[in-house]
Amino acid sequence: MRKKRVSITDIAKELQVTPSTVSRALNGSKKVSEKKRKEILELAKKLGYRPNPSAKNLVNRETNTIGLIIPEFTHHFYSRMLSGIESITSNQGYQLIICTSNEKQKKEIKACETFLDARVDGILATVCKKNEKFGHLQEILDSGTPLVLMDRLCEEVDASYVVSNDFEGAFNAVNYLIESGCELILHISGPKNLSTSFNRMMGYKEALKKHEIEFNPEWIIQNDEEDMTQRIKSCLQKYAIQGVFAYSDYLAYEVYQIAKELNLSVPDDLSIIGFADEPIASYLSPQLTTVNQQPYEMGAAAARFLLNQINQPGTPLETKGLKTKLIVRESTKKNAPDINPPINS
Amino acid sequence: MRKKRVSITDIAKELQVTPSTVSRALNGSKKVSEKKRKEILELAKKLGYRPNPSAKNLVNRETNTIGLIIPEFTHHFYSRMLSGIESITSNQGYQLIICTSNEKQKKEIKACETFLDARVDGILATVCKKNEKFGHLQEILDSGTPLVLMDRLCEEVDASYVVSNDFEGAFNAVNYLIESGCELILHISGPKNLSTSFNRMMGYKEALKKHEIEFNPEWIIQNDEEDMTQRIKSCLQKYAIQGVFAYSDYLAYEVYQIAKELNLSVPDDLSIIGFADEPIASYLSPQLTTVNQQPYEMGAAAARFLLNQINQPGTPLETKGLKTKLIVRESTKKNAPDINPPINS
DNA sequence: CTGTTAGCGCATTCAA
DNA sequence: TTGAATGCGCTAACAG
Repeated sequence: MRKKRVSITDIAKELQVTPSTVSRALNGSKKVSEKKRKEILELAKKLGYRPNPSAKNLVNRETNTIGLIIPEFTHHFYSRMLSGIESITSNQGYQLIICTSNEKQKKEIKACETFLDARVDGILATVCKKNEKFGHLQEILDSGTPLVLMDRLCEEVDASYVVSNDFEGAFNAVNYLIESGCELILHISGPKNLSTSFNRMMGYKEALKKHEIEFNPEWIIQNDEEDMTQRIKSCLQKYAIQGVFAYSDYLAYEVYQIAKELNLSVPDDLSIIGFADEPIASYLSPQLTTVNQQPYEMGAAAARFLLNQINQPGTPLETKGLKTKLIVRESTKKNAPDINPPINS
Repeated sequence: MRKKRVSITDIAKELQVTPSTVSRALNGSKKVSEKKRKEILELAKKLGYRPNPSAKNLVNRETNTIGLIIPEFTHHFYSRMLSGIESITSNQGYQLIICTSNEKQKKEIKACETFLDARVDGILATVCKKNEKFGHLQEILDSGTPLVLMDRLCEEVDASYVVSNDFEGAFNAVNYLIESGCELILHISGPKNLSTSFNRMMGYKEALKKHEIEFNPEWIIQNDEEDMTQRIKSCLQKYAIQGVFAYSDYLAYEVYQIAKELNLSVPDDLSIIGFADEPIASYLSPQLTTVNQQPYEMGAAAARFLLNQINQPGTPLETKGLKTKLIVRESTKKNAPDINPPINS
């Protein structure tokens, strides 16, 4: 029982003019007499006329919609990214269609198809962890649909990118640990094959290098190894580890628990730094020192990139690395002077 | 430079038939010879034919899209709700268009207009805190667009609802406090005019009543009063408050901090219960006892209601109250026997 | 300035 | 079973 909406022809009939004239008046074309324009606009308003986007899309070949793929909603990081995106797109009159991949490539591929079928004007995505094939992303590119990827790099795909400067963030974090007196530092690294994992690990290594601390492969424990917890425990006991730099705040929390078990006090016996500055970081006891990534800005910047590409076809691809910021709280000892030094490279 | 997509006529030409036939074949109509159907389907696949939704919408008057309005992305509660919604809608081939209100009625109104303009097939919404006018929601109803509201009730709007059983949740929480030995219990209540605030407060009162504890108006402090923190402090000091039931986990955390300041140990000196079971609840020290609301199920149920209304116009409105569950953690003393008793009414 | 004509891609009615 | 014709609501090219 949907109510019939008034169309351009309805108002044309009532005013004894042609639909064309009405269309022109409504679209602000100059080629309409002031008098008629006024009449038309008034009647349109009175009748509650609203253009039918499907009809428009059909002739204009644009849908004013943007497709967004994210791994999941429930990480605060993605929520903030989403907010950033929405703040830009809603402002520009674009609809946001959202699909989640749940880190499953199958769902990601399906989402891409859905978006292509829907003729979205552009696509924003954070690819999922286990991406081994990139045909679906290549298809987007081939179709001529603008694509901007966020957070995770993807060498194989020639798109625009907005990511965090993971290397810098990790470097500064580990550097801070060292300068505050830690020497032996454990790194809990992230999922394999993820650019973010790789770059944060590299930042860790580079910081060690800067301070001429010999790197020991045993000090890196992967989060997706089965017995991660056990390995961390062993490592903490075997070496006199003084600091831990974790890939995420959640992993940092695991270290909190291990420390508790081992009767290590944080930060006196063990300094811990996380990554992402999720809300939990400031609710933990002691509050977690972590690396802020500006997810809101990430989303906003990506949306801007995308809208540029949509509105000005041919705009060259862009890549943006967002600055990170070390947020010093209570899980680290406090004797480092400068917390966000530039990387000397 | 968008690549042209193949249309129904493209494949008609190539096969020397009319678009009608192709349309029929593609839509599984019986009135096509098996041979032609096979030919058509094969060529369609080969050419990568994908129907144009705008064209379909134009003739069918449905868009296969659902509009969703939520206050914000960044509360875990809404993220989970979103996941629940998405799990249902994506399964049924519906697109989800999302707008956030940021708790501003102005944005909510705009979102409704946007959705109506977009001819969405249905709308899901959690209304914002300060809703004084309901014309925009009434307009949705008047247009014949199915509407399901979530989490917050809205007497003025005659739609379907899926909400938590806030009363029951609050009642059980406070009842638990009492049965574990607390007698003087403070309630930090939520934003004015919100059904959830009202019902949780009523649950609080009812539990006191059940145990014949005299109710003192000073024991209810509103979260949107300016000097909330100060008032809580005064109250804790003036009376020998033994338990606090807070409208949300975040408010409960504020009480943690106040308790710390006042040198009150949780739960020995003061038991605290929150509401919502946000992730922070389990990361706090001590871990927070709280009321779980099943936001995922809330979203899923609302989506199901909506799809029912869309697919079977005339379906009567439904209202569902989701069970809550008291999650006992470390912020409450442990001597209550039955944590989720039925309300005796 | 305004009307006429045509077409976007598809589904559907009516004939054949 | 298939084709021809029509229209969904709108824009745009072309005449006048």
